[in-house]
Amino acid sequence: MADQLSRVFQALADPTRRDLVARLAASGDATVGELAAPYAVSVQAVSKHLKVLEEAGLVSRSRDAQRRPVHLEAEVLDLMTAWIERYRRQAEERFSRLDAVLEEMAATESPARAEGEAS
Amino acid sequence: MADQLSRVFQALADPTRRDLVARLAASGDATVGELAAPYAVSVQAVSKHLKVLEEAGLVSRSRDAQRRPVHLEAEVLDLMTAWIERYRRQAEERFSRLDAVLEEMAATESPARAEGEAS
DNA sequence: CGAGTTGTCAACCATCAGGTTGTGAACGAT
DNA sequence: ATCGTTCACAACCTGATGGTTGACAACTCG
Repeated sequence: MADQLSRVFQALADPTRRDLVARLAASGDATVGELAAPYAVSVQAVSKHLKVLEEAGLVSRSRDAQRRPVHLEAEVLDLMTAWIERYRRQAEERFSRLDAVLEEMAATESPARAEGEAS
Repeated sequence: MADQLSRVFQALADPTRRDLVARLAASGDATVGELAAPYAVSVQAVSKHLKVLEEAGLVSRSRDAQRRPVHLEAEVLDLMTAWIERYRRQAEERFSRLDAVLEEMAATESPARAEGEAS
């Protein structure tokens, strides 16, 4: 799981981490303690989750005395959107090309056999 | 990892699986053997990957004699896009609200202390 | 029927992920 | 200087993941 894209997808595959992102998006920066409060797990577990998000580039942590305010880096989300949209669009295009082919086949009088089509 | 969204993110966290999706988007339906050919792993491993994609709803498999053609279900990608865009937008909005607050603060003559701001 | 093709299932192994507890570092407050 | 708070790191456990090999199911073709 070396590449950035894999890390981002992996990071968001966990409901707790998605919720962390959601709350940071809604309410802005927060400390680890604040973020951990609503969950039934230890602060350490949340700290681990934040580390995963940080390594994915989704979050950054600065230092303010003994606090470690967590900040959402929303731009990374664009990376995923770009990937997803690219292939969704490609699949769509291929689909409409297929439609065109089918129409063309229907329009042809003699039953033309398409490449690799079952008899 | 019960919910659909988690399964979809999880499924796409693997480069091989992303590549499978990419190839299905580009070239349309394919058999397991065709899909497995380019990779240095066994057919069984690819079959497992396809199962993960299938359980995430990203792919469906029908039956044609001993072939099991694999088909990309691109609509599920919208689920992710919706999630991502929602929070990206939320973060953006919060950011512009913050800008507004900062401007207002700058406009105020007496140095108003914002909630929780360092002295 | 018997042989070949395509793909899945099952068992196994190594590694990773998410959780715990314990310890201690960094810092503000007294 | 000491105490309390906030947090990260290390060690450990358990279950999931990604890979392997071996067997076999489903089907086609001779």
